[in-house]
Amino acid sequence: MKDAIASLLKSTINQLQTVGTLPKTINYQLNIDATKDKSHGDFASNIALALAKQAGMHPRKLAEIIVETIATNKAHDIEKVEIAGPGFINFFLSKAAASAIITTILERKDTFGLNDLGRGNKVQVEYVSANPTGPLHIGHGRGAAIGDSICRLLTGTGHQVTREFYYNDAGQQINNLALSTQARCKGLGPDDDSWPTDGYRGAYINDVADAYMAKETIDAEDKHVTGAANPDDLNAIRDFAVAYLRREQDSDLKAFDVDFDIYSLESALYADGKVEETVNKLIESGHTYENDGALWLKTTHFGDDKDRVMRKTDGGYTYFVPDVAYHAEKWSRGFKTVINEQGSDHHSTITRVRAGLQAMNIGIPEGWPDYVLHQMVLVMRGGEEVKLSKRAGSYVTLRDLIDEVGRDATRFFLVARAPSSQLTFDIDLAISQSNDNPVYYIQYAHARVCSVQRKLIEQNLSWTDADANTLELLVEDSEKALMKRLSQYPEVVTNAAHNFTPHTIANYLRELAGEFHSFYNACIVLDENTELRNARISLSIAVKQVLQNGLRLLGVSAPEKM
RNA sequence: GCGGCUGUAGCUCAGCUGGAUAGAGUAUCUGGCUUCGAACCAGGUGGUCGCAGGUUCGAAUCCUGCCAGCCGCGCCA
Repeated sequence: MKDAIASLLKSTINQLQTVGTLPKTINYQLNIDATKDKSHGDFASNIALALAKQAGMHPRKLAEIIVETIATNKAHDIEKVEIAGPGFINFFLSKAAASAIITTILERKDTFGLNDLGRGNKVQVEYVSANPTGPLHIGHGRGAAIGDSICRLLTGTGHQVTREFYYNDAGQQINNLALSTQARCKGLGPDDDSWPTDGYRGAYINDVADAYMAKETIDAEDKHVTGAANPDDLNAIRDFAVAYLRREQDSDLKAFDVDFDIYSLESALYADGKVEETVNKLIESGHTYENDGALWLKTTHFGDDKDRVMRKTDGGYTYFVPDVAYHAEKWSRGFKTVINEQGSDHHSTITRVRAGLQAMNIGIPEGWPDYVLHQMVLVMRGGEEVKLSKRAGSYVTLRDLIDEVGRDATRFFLVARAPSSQLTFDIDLAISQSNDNPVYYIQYAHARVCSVQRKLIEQNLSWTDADANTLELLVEDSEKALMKRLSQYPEVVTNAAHNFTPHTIANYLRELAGEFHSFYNACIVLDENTELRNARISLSIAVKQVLQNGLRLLGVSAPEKM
């Protein structure tokens, strides 16, 4: 509909140029917005305001001319056109045009709102990417909820999405994990003198050690290991601990309904020679130099505030080298779009990774890859902030939240805010007043429609999809508001996918649910008049369908009863 | 000190590719269930959109400066 108005306006402007009312060369961006206030009609354009100066006349005068010209060739979908305020042109849709959206939704069902804008473009999304040194916490949960929803959005807009989880299984942190587990195997605790420096103090390390000593077999998504029960075999302990924690993370992610196509390991980048290859390319490119016994990359050439060490004096590489190798490998796999969803505390790696990729000079565009960074999650419990510390072992795990708050509410809460906003997760509130959680408000609207449908059968009422004429019986304010809202859904999805902002879906669903509840209280769906009943049921089912479609994009269920 | 993000109602947050009278939830106050699910609805109270300039027909939105908070600034990841 918006497109129809746009082309109508465009041809009108062309016509005005031809007759000389408007200059031959003008600059403008055609803007057509859905209105917020129903007295402003359904759509509004600011075109007269934008062109007033170039046309050399007052905005309202220009608007009048435009509206007069439109009147001669407007489509039957538009009932009337008005000028308002400083010079806005407001479009009022005809009844038929407004209610056509219901028919469209009932026809397209679960594909309504989806499109093929991505045209099969290969996109890779990396998210969570937690190192296997402990259970997933609420911050990982936020990344999982956002990352997964972005994947659903991209898939829904025609992209060919690969979901990927990258983890470090080769660095110092893994060494600390192995040493901590070994210490536990030997019966040591964090307070003992010989406890490893920088060891992980959490009680979960004890579980790992017990399982290792009990020769347990671990089957993680990408690891299969049996405990050797030998406290002196550090390599065996390392392999076992990594597999154990990976298995825990897998099960948490599964409970969260989040999955991956590929698990990438840092160790594999070394084993396959990718790291070495990257280093060689960087040296060949001339962007490196030796200093103080280390090899440096001139990242300052690419916008960094200081150069970075690539190879340490002990011969090992710093973490960003395999990171660069990993992303070069993503590029070589043919992903023109790569999105990394990470916590904002890793923000400094962006410059380094991009600098490394530019320095390799292998045709990667500047500003590749994309990043979506989420801010920290502040956890409140008992009215106090819970400090997260992996080493100290104070923790609010994702598993705790799923168990206490529920998957749907947890996912919704974590995905419903803009990633760039800090988020306060009040556990007591989420548990004790869970009925006030917006996700129930949305699910309730869905369940209500289902209930009406059940009632329909109970009362032996016949029902058919309302035809166009019948749908014109929907004339109440609440009904018109709903139809307008429904018609906005495809654009909301497109924008959310384009901007990587799943939270806008959550906002939309809340508004849709709210308008449905208003409608439900204002109008009897199961009216005695068969025609009106059919029209309202059709509207209700269309709402149910869109709620379902939107919730699926967020990974939240749409229950038929609550 | 440098860089990133944030600052909107008592609280939690939308709105930010400029548009008409700045929104929602919660809290608080008043109403609404003999009738399709009251986990709901209708209405009231509540705002210097951090501060100050600038851009323009128009700024919560864009630009500059300042203030405050969070995060990062390692030959850890």
